[in-house]
Amino acid sequence: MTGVSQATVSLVLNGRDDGNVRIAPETRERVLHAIRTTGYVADPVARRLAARHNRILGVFTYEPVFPTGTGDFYHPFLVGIEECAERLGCDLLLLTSAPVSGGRRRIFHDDNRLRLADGCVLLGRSLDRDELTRLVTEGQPFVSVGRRDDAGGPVPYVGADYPTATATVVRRALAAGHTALAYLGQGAGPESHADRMRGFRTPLDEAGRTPRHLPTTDRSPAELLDALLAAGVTAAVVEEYADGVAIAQLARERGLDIPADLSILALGDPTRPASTDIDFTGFRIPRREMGWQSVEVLTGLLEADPDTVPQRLVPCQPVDGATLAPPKVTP
Amino acid sequence: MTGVSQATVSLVLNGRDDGNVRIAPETRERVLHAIRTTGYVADPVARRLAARHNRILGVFTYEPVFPTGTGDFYHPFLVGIEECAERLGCDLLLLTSAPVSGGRRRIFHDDNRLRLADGCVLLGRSLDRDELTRLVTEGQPFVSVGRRDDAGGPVPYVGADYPTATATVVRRALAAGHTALAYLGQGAGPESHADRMRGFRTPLDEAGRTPRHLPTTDRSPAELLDALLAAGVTAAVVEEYADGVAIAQLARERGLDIPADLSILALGDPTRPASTDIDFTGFRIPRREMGWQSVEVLTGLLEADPDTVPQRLVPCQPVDGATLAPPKVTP
DNA sequence: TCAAGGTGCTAATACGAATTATCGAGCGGC
DNA sequence: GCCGCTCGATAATTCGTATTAGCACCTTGA
Repeated sequence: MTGVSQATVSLVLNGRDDGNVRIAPETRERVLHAIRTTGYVADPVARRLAARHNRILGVFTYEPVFPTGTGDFYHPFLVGIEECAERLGCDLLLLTSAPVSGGRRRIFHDDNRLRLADGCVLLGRSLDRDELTRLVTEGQPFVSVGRRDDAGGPVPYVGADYPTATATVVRRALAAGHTALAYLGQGAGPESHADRMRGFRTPLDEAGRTPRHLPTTDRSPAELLDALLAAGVTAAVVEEYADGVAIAQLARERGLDIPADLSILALGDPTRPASTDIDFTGFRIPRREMGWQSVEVLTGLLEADPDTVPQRLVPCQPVDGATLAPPKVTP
Repeated sequence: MTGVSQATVSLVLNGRDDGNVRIAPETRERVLHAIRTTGYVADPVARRLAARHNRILGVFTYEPVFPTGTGDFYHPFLVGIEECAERLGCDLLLLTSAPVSGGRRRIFHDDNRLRLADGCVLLGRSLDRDELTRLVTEGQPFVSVGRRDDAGGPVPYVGADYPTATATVVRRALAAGHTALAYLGQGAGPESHADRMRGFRTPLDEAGRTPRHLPTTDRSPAELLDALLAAGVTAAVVEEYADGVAIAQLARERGLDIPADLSILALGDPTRPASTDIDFTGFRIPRREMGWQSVEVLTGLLEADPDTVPQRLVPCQPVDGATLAPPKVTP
């Protein structure tokens, strides 16, 4: 079209104009004009093959990116990711093609598309440990949203500071006079659960109180509530928002008053849809902020920016709520 | 390692063993063994470069893809798009970098990344006519979610069958005894509005009733309600769900009964957030299904599949609701 | 013994852009 | 007229894989 070589087009496209390469302004204009009228775009694949980057960030989730459930837990992360990517002029590639095998999506498979993008943001409650290890050892640029334990090396992540947030909530309960607190949930398994449990234990140990633990797996809300009352617990610290909702509703049906008879502290936002009008005391997970920062960290890694801290904990936002009250004085 | 050529490795890797290509079983085994021990994986980037397509589908929206507003209108489309893409093994590229100019996002601009994908799904109430024309004439593979008039040629689309759905609702009203029906809304402009208006007119014309039209632009709910009552309208057919909500609430505040005093029929789901406990009679837009089918059509076009119908109308799902009742007999 | 036909593999090339060494033109200065 | 220099643009190569024509070797049959 312009009677100019492919090399020149490439140079113009990339705005190269340093010491070694010079393009006459007139030629540059001609090429740019042709590009504008034809809508030509450099093939990202070829670009990546030749230059090793294409300004595309992959997003891998272990669940659908656009989930059906209302009030979806992952949505705010994606909002943050999109915002930051847009600001940085990066496009997002949703790695939706990852097939499900063994009950969950897998990153590595026959036709792994991960490397089509410059780097990748990983999203999910718990990431597969083997896959994580492989990513780390292969030196793939990626960031996990949510803290992860080392996996053959330190894992870059942007996580929520659950230990601090949980400890703060528990201290509030202690300050209100509670002495019998119980943790309702797994308290182990995914890092996010273990972190909450640690945050639960610390202030209790400091105060010389016994940390009780009520595992929720395979137990109905009724069983849990019974166990709580039987143990004389006055403040329940629930890992899963939805569990808190179930127990609170049940307690009310039984004529108990929340929080007068039982305080309930929720450790984060609902991960399962749970509708309630109860304003739980606890904290919010800075999801949008985490999404945003994960993209920041990823691009920092890609540019080998020495100032980038590859492991970040973002503080959670405390929620006063209405489910914490001093315990009833039981003689 | 195996003293075998790169071509042979490629052949083994892809399990090619058809008429033209043969690999000795012994050689194949040797290569496979080497692959296993080294953990070699073909570079997906180079693979795509050679294959000349990338199994990436672009998604262009005129609004943010991950919107902050709750109950977002576009979300279900994206759910369907993702589901279908996943099934087909395609990745999605969110074209988030489209800048806003002239008050809206534009597809074509200096740094147009549209062609970066194999094809593209277009989402938005109304697409720019000039841009659409350009897409058609340039022969870009794309599909519009929502019916579009010809733009320099037929536009591939997957739309909702508004004419039929609207006509069905209106016929229900006629069957219930209504004779004075009015269409509240634009009734023109975007194809989706014009289609509704057509569906509104047809059954009224057949029944020999006068189709009335109340444009909503720049008129408050109060003005609209006054106009309705003044004209003796007994059934209002509202284009915009949110308008229906506003009018219904106002009517109730004035002591009117919905639907006894005024029936209200909603032509689709809310495009603006509108909270209400009213169960409107009308229909639902098969958004997820439309998203799904749009990806089907797009891949059909890409594969030049002759069986693919590039223009589809998906039926809407009727909603019985509680805002339609026989009109009061006014002597 | 030689053509015909089959078998197993490789050399060469394409894919589309990025990069680099190099080439040619124009211009002063001597 | 020649050297040296700058400016502009290009030919050639690279990235890693897929594809295809074709080569060398072997077997078979007459």
